[in-house]
Amino acid sequence: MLEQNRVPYGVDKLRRAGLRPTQQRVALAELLFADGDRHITAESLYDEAVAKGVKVSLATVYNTLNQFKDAGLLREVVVRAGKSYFDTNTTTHHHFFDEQTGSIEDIDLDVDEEDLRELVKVPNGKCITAVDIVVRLRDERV
Amino acid sequence: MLEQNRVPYGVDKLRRAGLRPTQQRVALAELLFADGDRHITAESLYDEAVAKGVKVSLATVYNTLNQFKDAGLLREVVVRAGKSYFDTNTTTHHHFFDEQTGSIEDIDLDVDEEDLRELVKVPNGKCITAVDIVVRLRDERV
DNA sequence: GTAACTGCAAAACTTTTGCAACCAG
DNA sequence: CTGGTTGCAAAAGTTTTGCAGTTAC
Repeated sequence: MLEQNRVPYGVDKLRRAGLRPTQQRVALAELLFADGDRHITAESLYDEAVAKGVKVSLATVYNTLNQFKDAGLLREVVVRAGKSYFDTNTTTHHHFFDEQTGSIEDIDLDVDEEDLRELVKVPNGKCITAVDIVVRLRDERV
Repeated sequence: MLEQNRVPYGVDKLRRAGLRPTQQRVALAELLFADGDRHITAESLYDEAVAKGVKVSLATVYNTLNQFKDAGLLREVVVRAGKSYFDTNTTTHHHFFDEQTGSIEDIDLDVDEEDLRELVKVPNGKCITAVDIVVRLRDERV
């Protein structure tokens, strides 16, 4: 009975996504999805995993993040050339990006996605996969 | 008289931007600004320069693009992790990004920038440097 | 048992940097 | 001349890949 409570929360989530719940994937899923929305990079998640004693390699973190993204568990946020960010919130929303600290925050923005899509004249034969809004920030000069 | 017409268009532009009009900068400026708005990467501009017989190294193309950006002659467009795009149109506007071909197009989008800025609750002590909208495209499935 | 997955190291790619040679003013 | 600029190669940073060994089922 006690043992059952040890089954990590992430296992079901992985199975549902069609991913075999291996040690590394379960551990990373726990880190990612345990509490609320998170914005991470491969490097930051790897550091976190190592700090918590999870045995995983950086290459596996990269691979796992891409697998999670392909499975729809994560969303990639493109805010900076040369670095990949991932967001555990896969619903439609937008981001602040602090250019000085490199940190990402969700925007509490009430833009009607449908309105925006209708304003745009999509090229023939193409369809929209996503509309991303990034509001770039820096310190207010005093 | 005839000789005067040979002075490349880019020289003045560079001087005004505080950049010494060297051979490579002038040649790259000609490629970039000669005809209308362009979206390029370091690699694509380097290939183009080499194809036209311009003597320049890839490192110099990278350095030059960053100098032009810092001088306000170019704007960086972040649409894909791991690759830097630049836009010769430095006015406020937004972009289509074709995820399959990697090509960028300007959007004919009539979003009131001020409206958007007012909708967003900017964190304390921060100010907005830019609002970027990227509409991601792929082929319509038939 | 076996196919899927991981770890490691190496490779691939993009971008930056150090420094001797070069060139614009 | 002289300092800013360039070219080259090397380094740095991020991400992917190949393959032998391991693991989930």
